[in-house]
Amino acid sequence: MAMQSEVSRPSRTQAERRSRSEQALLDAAGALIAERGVEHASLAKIGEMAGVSRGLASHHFGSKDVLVARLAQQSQDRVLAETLLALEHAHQSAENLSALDLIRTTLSTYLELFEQPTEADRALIVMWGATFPSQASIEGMLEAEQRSYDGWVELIRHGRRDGSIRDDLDPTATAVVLFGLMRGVAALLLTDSGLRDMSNVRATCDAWIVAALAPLRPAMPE
Amino acid sequence: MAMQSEVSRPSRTQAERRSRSEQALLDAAGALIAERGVEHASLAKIGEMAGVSRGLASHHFGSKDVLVARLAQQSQDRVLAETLLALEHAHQSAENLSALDLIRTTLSTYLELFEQPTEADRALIVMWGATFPSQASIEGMLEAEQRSYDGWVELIRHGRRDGSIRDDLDPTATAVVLFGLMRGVAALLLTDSGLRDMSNVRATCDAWIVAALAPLRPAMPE
Amino acid sequence: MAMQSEVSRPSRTQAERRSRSEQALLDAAGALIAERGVEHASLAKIGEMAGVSRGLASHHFGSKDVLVARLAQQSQDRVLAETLLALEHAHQSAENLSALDLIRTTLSTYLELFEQPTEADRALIVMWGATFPSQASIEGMLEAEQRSYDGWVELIRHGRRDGSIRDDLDPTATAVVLFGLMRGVAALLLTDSGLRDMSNVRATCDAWIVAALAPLRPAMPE
Amino acid sequence: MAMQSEVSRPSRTQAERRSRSEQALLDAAGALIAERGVEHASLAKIGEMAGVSRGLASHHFGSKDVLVARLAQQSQDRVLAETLLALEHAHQSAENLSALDLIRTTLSTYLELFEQPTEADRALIVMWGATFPSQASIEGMLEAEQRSYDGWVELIRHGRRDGSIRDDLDPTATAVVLFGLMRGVAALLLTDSGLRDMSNVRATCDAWIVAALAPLRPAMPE
DNA sequence: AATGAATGAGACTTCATTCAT
DNA sequence: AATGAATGAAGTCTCATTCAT
Repeated sequence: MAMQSEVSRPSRTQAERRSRSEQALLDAAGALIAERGVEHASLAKIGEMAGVSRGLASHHFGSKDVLVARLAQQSQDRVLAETLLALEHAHQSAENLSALDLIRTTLSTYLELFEQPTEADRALIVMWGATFPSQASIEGMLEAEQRSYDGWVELIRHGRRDGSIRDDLDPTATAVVLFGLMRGVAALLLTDSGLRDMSNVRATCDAWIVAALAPLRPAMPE
Repeated sequence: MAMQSEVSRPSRTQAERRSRSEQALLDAAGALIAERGVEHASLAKIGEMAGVSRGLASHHFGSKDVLVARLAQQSQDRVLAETLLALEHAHQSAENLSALDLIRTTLSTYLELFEQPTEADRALIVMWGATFPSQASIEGMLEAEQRSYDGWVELIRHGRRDGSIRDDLDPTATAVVLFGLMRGVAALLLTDSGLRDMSNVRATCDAWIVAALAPLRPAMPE
Repeated sequence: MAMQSEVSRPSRTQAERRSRSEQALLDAAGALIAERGVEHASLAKIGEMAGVSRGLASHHFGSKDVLVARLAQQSQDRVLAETLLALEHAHQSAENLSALDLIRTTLSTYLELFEQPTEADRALIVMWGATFPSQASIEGMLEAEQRSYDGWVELIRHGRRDGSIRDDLDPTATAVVLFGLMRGVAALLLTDSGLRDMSNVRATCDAWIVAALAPLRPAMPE
Repeated sequence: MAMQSEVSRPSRTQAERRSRSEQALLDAAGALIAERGVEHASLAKIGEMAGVSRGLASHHFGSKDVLVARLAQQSQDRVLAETLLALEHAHQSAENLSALDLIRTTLSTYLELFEQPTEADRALIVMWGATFPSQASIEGMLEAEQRSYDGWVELIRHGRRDGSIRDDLDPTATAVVLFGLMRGVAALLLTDSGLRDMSNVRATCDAWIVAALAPLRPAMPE
């Protein structure tokens, strides 16, 4: 009785218990993967850190691969959501922005995330790095990457229509470069922990994008 | 002369045998790491692929970590050497190039490498990806990255002096962006194997660099 | 009448629900044991196949061993009942048969069962095979085997009295041979699935029994 | 030093060490499988009983399945060899025997084996029992069974030619019955440990075979 | 009566490393 | 210098069982 009413009432329904365990496992997995990498984050440690038993991770997710895939999915969803939220805070609505401004703000927000990355943020890049071997592929990670990439392509096409992006650019190639820049710089921010001028990096990226994407004259008319 | 007689001599020196075994092990390690990642490339498989015994890798290198560190060093040296070689082939001498052209050619050469990457090329990116976790570090990998980065900073400073690069840019931040772009796009080239317009990506990168780094007026006169 | 109203009544008695769940569990257990063996038939899968929850098997039977023991009992009872039923169908009454004919018909019916075995039939042989290790014993399996064996001994003694079986035979040894033949051939019918002449096997068995058990003169008069 | 010269000099060559470990593992596996069954004989226990490390079994054989398959093969080979040896002891040469006498002696020797079975003998029947589930198959066990069965078929055909076996019998069906009788009775000898008249069983089997296979007149002419 | 989340022991397997040869 | 047999720790996964709901 005392225990029940003590700190936080133990979860009532089975569904609640399950989702709590699941989220605790995902959080712990993110933290350990960020710290040690996918391979060195053992299910036993993940369970321990999540405050559950050793075998629960396998029990719920079926396999480590599925757990990692779920984490990858969730991480990408979270970053996307955070980016959109930051976008809304910065401007009243994303509707009013030109495609170029949308790209600039998105990238800027993304990089800002990695200036003081949480463990979950770092885990995302770590899992990206784990997709580099030709065979090893984190199920679902590459698919999410592809969707993200497709979004960039579409955004660039939109920019060409609304006049905020030069029309002599190849949308697909430009998306690859944008995407690579974003991921690569984020990764460097994580590894070069001694780097000082984080804000400068962000500003520099922004200037690059403007220089590369904006129409020559209309972009800086006055 | 000496080499000729060594070739014809049936039994080589022990030092030579040793270095041959070591190189075979390093090559095999690169291939397997590119294929499966650092953790899943086992010393037994590496030895088998190298045509030597199971225990030789430990015997020579002392531990797997040392082997991987040696491979990382060698891979970076090799890529650097190949880039410089390609640079010399392209132009009579690197001396005549402006810093900006040097940067453009270097990046272009680097990306060309990853359009049809060898296993050794891929291994380099895989090992880079393995440095993303906060704890895990491939001994020597980050140091070589730092040296490479320092080279970029110096090159940009040089470009500011010779007038090929705008003088309002922060050299360190610009180097981070350049470096991130290079690594990120290379990684994408590896993972998005279905991507078609490789050459377009390279050209797009080149255009970005010019747009971002070149002085406004002289670079694109009307 | 009672059954009719039970069917139409939406909520059954708890005892009925219980026995239905139990039978569903036993059926599912038989199917899975026939397919994978006793060890690889997990309670979770059994519950799933039975359309009940994961924990119900433990809840009702107390342990997996008890469930398997119950299944063994039920399977042997069922096969015995089916054999007797087939026997009655074949002849108006088992009373009129000589002991030898009873034996012949029983064995024939038994083998006919294994020419197109249901999963439950196979499960019985699988559980028989699981009794071969010296320690491992399916509770109740060996006891039922013993009862069955005792029945054969008695039947042979009866045959000696009614003159249908030669009187120079050792009833216990003969029963072992009969029993071994029956089980062994049934097992072979299950494993050698490619075997063609099933009916020939049954006829051959029948001829063997006659040749081995029937008195020399009366059985085959010239 | 003392240890080296003490009982049996530790194996000199690597190959010798390996084959000793391997045989020790197979022996231990046989003993444990006979005692507990295939599933409950864990590799850890097998290693312990063999006096080697926990992981060696997997290391040498690659998997438990392979170990069991090797054991099955070896066991069948051994039983066959023992049978042939006993056959030679009993008669000067197998050449002089009629096919029927060959069958009789073989079966008799086989059953004699199971009157006081070694653990290895029991293991063979246990592994046979493990092949009853439809999916689980001990790799190589069924193949060896098939070969053995084919041998019986051929032997029966031979008996029809040399006149020692009746010519109205279907060789394949007869082989199935013979084979089933042999396996089934052996299995019963193992499980019905309380059974007394083992020798009687053997004699009864022999009488059955003669009654079932021998020509009616020529077999008992006087 | 029934569910299903959670446990934790135990199984198989992989692997870097050691060491006798 | 080189081999490869052997070790033993660590990892993932399975599963009967327990228990709160």
